[in-house]
Amino acid sequence: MMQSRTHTCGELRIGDAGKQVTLAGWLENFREVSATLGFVVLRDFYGTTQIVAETEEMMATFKDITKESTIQVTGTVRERSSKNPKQATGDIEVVPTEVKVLGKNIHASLPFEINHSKEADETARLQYRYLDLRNPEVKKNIILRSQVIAALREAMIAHGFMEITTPILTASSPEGARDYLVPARKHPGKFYALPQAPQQFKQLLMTAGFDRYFQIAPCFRDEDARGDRSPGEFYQLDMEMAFASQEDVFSIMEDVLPPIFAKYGKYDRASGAPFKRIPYLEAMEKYGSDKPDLRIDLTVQDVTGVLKDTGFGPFASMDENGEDRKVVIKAVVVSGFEGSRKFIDKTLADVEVQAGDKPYWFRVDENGDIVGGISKFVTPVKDAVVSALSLKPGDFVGISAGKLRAAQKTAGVLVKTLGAAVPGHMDKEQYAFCWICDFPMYEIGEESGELEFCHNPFSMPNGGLETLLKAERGEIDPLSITADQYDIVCNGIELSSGAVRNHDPEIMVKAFELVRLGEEDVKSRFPAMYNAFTYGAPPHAGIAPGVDRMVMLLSGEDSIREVIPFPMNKNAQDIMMGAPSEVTQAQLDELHLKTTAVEE
RNA sequence: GGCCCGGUGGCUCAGCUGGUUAGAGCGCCGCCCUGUCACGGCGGAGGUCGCGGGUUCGAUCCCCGCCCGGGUCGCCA
Repeated sequence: MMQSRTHTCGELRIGDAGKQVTLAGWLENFREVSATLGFVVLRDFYGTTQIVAETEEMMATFKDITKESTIQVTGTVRERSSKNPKQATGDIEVVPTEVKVLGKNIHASLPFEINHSKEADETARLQYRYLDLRNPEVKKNIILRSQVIAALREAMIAHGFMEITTPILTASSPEGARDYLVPARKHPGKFYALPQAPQQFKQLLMTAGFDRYFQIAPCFRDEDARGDRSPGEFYQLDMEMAFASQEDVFSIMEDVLPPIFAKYGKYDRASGAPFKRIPYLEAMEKYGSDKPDLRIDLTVQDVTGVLKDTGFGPFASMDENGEDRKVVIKAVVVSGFEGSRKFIDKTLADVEVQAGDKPYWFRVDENGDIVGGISKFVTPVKDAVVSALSLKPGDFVGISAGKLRAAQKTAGVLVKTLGAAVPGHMDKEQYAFCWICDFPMYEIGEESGELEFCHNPFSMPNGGLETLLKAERGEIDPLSITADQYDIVCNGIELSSGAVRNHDPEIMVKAFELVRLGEEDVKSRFPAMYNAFTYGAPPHAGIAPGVDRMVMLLSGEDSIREVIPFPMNKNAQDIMMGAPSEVTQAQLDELHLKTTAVEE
């Protein structure tokens, strides 16, 4: 039997002219020019090749084949009389002697046109994902994903890390996101859970003496989707290292990520080591965000002192009852501003939608006068404002006011929105990384009004046991305790949190006691880890950057579904496979599950 | 769960202040075309305008409810 192909559709060149070849692929298009001349575009994974039909018989053969059927073509390579420089194989064509249909497309019209599938309705794309992925534009993101994952593996292994897989069926974790549960057939009434992250397993691997672990790890969380968050499942480059500090983790990531971003990304520039380190509180104060976009040169300044009580209602420091409103006022100065009034209104409306709070503004005109927006209230304190913000003619000032957190958030949205919209304030064509570090260990819960863990209880408090004891004795404010915890941020997108872990059971218990929990809570919530740490654990630290997010940044796509081979829709359904689906009564019985008809 | 936007031939979309027979491009079918490559030309088929109710002489259009999709907030240790 003849082999199915001698070459791919992407490789024949002028030097191959005269060769007998066999190609196989999808019939992408058939251009009929006359009764005895037509051109077939044959497409496979590697590219496209033109097949020319020059006889009535060959015309009839191709006319009978539905587009998108798979065919095998045997023939001779020939130099084209009119070449196509836009096509890699554009110098040649294949004159067929034999054409065979391998897999017939029986559908006269497709749900969408393959080469324009990105414009089609997303439900149709996901339902016919195997057709959507035939589009080279769609396929290229999945190829990129594969290459990036391969490069990450290679780099991690080169740095002495070992990939170890961890269980998919495990125990439900009491904290964090909603779990996906799997009924246990052999244990009526009990459930496995899919891991939200391999967090506890990787810490147990450290305790077991594996020095440097990593894994391209699937993670499962039953939370709602976003444009940049896939529902249900996603992948992390999960890593952990023993006898390691925060600096050790930083230097590995600073070594591994920039070359991969520069090589595979749409921009060829990426931050070099060391990345800028910004303490959490400084980030909130200076950028109004714990995920600043360092490609933007704008920053936030505090103007509470000069602008409060200027008569503008939202800036008032006291309410009508004389109570302190705890208002702070933040300013973002944009130099060289030439935008129109319409541009200002539209941009600030965007800010209001995103921040949920109204921003204010004024400008400094060419004479140095304060004009526009809230200028009426600012002009009386002009000298103080000009001096506080070093204002010059041509400056635009965006203002936010409110309680600290809200004012910072609005100012942060002003920075990102104005930075992107006003020319000259964003050096866009690069990957700008930074570390956000020194996160607070505790915060006052918005609902409870009491002290709670700020992020997660696994992080080592800065200063260890001694610091916690001081807080317990009331010598320091527990809110001032920071954790050895960090986020890695790229272009304003949080790729991951990480931390130096708390490997000391005594410190762990003390950390829990400060939030009115204790040893029993630690033991019941994290039994394996607590026990393991009582047998001698190494200090360890790690991080887990999201793979899907990284590929999204590299590809420049706005939707995470574009970088996932078979994504679910926003409602966590796989339309193509029909998941989730009903199951048989026999399956339910075997799992000891009662059906509960959902009453709508 | 809240808010915003959308749902019109297979696909993408237009459709005015509510008014005859709901249009265009792509795709599909037929005919023509000897070098196309987003081939071109001529002709044709194809629509419960998401579903239900209301207002009206008359609803794709206005109102109410619901369904579906996307975005966003909540949520995501």
